[in-house]
Amino acid sequence: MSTADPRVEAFYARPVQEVAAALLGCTLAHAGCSGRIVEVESYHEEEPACHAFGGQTPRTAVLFGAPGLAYVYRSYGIHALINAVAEADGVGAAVLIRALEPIEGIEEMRARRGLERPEDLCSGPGKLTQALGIGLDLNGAALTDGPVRILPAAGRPAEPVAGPRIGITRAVELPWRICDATSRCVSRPWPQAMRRRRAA
DNA sequence: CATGGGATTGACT
DNA sequence: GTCAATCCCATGC
Repeated sequence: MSTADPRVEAFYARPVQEVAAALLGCTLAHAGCSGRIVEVESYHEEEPACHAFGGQTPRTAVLFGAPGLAYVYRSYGIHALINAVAEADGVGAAVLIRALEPIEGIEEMRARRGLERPEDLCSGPGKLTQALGIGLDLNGAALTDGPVRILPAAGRPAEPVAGPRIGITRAVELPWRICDATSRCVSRPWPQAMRRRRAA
């Protein structure tokens, strides 16, 4: 089934929230470093928190591009954040990758981050791009077949928990953040549903 | 051409 | 809890 495999474009060519849910548990890999995706957020051109809201600009062109592309942009002048472009070509929608559980290349991640604890290496959208060495040069690259790739879910199954998105000022009511309750590498604040639960 | 605003993080009170 | 760092780009004169 093609929609279960993030190595094909069809995986991304469906409603963005469906793509977001399917990405939990998948592996994000770049240059020998990789991690299990444990937190994501959906963004869509029809809601005002999305960069694509209000139309296409040079900055957001990739968001409107083919499904399966990487949309990488600079946040607060400091951090690079990576998204997986979703839905049909021409529709501005993407899934922000917010946290990973480190799998491969942990020593390299420690060196890039200047930290030791595995749960501190990729537990935030700006942290994981720094840990994996993902920069703005990867904006527009194909996640299906490029330097940054997303591989099928493996290992333990994810336990999805939804909540409001982080760090936005508009459309704050939409529960478009999804975390894997089985991971301790999720960024803060933890969703309500995770606080009473024991993360593995 | 000048200005303002972030899909964040880490340091500090 | 508060707050500054720092850069790309959208908007407006």
